[in-house]
Amino acid sequence: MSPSAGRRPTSHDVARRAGVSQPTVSRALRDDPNVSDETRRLVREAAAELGYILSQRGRSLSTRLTGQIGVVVSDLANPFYLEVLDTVHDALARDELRMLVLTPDEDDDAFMARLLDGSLDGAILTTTFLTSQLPAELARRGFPFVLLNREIDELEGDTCVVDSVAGARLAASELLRLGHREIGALFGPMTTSTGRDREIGFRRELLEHGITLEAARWRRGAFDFAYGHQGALELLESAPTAIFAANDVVAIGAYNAIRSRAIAMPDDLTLIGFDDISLAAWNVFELTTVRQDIGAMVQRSTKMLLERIGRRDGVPLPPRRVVLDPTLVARRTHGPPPAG
Amino acid sequence: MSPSAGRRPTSHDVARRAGVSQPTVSRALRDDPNVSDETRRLVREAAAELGYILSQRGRSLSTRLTGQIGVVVSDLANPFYLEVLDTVHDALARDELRMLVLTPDEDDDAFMARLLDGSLDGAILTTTFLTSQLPAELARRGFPFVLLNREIDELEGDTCVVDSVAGARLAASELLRLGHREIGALFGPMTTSTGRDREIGFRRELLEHGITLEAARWRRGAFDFAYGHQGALELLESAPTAIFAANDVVAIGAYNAIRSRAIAMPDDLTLIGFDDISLAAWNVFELTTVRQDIGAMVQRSTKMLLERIGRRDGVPLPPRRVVLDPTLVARRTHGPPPAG
DNA sequence: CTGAAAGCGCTTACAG
DNA sequence: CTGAAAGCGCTTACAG
Repeated sequence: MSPSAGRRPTSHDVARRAGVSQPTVSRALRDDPNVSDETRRLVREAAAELGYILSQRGRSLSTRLTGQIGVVVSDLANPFYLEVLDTVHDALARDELRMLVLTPDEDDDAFMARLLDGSLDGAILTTTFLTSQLPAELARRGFPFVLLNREIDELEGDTCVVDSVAGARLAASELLRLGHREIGALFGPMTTSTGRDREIGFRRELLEHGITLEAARWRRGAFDFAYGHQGALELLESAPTAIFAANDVVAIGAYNAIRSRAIAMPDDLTLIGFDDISLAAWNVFELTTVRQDIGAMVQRSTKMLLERIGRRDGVPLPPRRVVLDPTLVARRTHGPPPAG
Repeated sequence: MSPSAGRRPTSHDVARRAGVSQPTVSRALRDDPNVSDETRRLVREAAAELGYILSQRGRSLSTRLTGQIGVVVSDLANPFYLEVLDTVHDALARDELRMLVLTPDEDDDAFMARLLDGSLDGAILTTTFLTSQLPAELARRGFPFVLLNREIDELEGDTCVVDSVAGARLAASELLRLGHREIGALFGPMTTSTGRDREIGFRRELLEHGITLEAARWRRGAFDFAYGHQGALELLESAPTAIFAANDVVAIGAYNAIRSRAIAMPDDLTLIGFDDISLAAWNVFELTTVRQDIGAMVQRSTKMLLERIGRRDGVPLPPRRVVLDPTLVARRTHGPPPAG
């Protein structure tokens, strides 16, 4: 009567022990209202005695749902994505969903297969390139997903971003207000919406005040520490009075380079980043930056995703685009340009 | 003949299209040698035409394997674990395994159920407490797991750690060599093997040279930035000439506090951390620290785990314990005590 | 080399 | 309220 040693008990074992049928066990443990209190009690008791744990493998084959959400991140060494993962994990856990972390394959088709192999109910895409065909293909196949912090033009899918153009304008207008005219910029990759839009916003705000960036005073590069470090060293050659970095990781790379040259911030040089990752607030940095509310972005994104998963067999929801407002966080790396 | 619109094709659809049986499709796509080249070609063709993707849900119910490994981390905001996750992810990806990130529940039984519900082939436990009953219980149930960077006394399971006692002695002996006698320490939690063993090693090395820590000069606390910051401020009251921090996150918290007091490192104060996370090497810090080779730890851990998973239905492997050697990374926060 | 049958462990109509 | 039957989509002996 008891399950053979070494084998995990199944609902059949519980059924036998409780003297009911296997489907009744399934119903009782899911608190199906169509089960008498007495039966429910009996089943729960038997399950507890056997140490029964419901098999997600069996369940998911039947329900076509795994309770697993993929989070696609290409840059796992980036502290920004650590904060994203941390926040996403907690948001999913609240709905008893589990987080699977995926890195894109070199081969788009292989990666697509990993997303569509039935182990995921949906996915959160965080590092998508503007030219990626993947989201459109996922949408075509009806796979639930949401783009977080990145967008793709004319995509038929859900997106949640902070307004990068507006955020970069905020930074530029602060520099102008302080009186900076010799301005430098470390822009991000044009292959990403964040890189592109922050550059667009920054340049536009300057242009509306009659300022264009000198060639020696701007660069484009990856969203990483090394680019910020190297880029800043290059920009310093042309002695700008302020530098805007496309994100905080780049800004902190720049910060390190600037410090290594014994240049004082903000007295000799102003530095403004973007994101407001937790490092930015540390006293060694006290980085002035444009804040993206990661918590809000994650909440809105997961909400949209879960709604879409809920409708997956019904009438599909229209694509939605949520745009959140950035704010300027004034810390201690910005100030007026040095006199003279 | 073609699958109805909106439904994903299954191996049955492929079989019908290729004119073979469903099991033959299964064999052909798995490159079973018992399939003729012609049949294999036919099946592959049909699969490609239909855009067939093998369902992991069906597969895993049958094979009792999901290809998913759980990584248990309680402190997802900690940069050390970002590096662990990044490294684990890549190590698993090499074996086509996927990484599920889990945070322990408040309730041990509930968490156990999440590990044992059949969605994982095994787990890597990274933040286990010394008193946790979980690993012993997992071992008892034959669930494959490995402890990474933490140990539990007399555990019947696999473990991979860096020798914390030896590492802390390395730090202490460097301080002594430099001539420090007024020594402070920010130890980690006694509830963890890393916290406990680094404290043991550090104290032991000092003791063997006739030095004990004054009560005002040491603290115990969590492995986080805030403790490092606050703890350092407290230690500074008693003017030590050197501070050892139980890990780099604590050390960097301390660094920030020390800098906020305008105390120069290493001229006025020496600071040594533990771990060698990537932040430690940044020029703003240049933190001298005891290096743990995360890459090696992850390689050895995953190797042991995969071997154990491979044996899961056969003769179980004996528990193994791999201990790696720490090394001192000399950067720019250590030096002799200030004269006078 | 290939197919028919059984089974992995659940859930979900369908009867009663 | 409960059970018998079918099915989710694979893999794996077992025949032939």
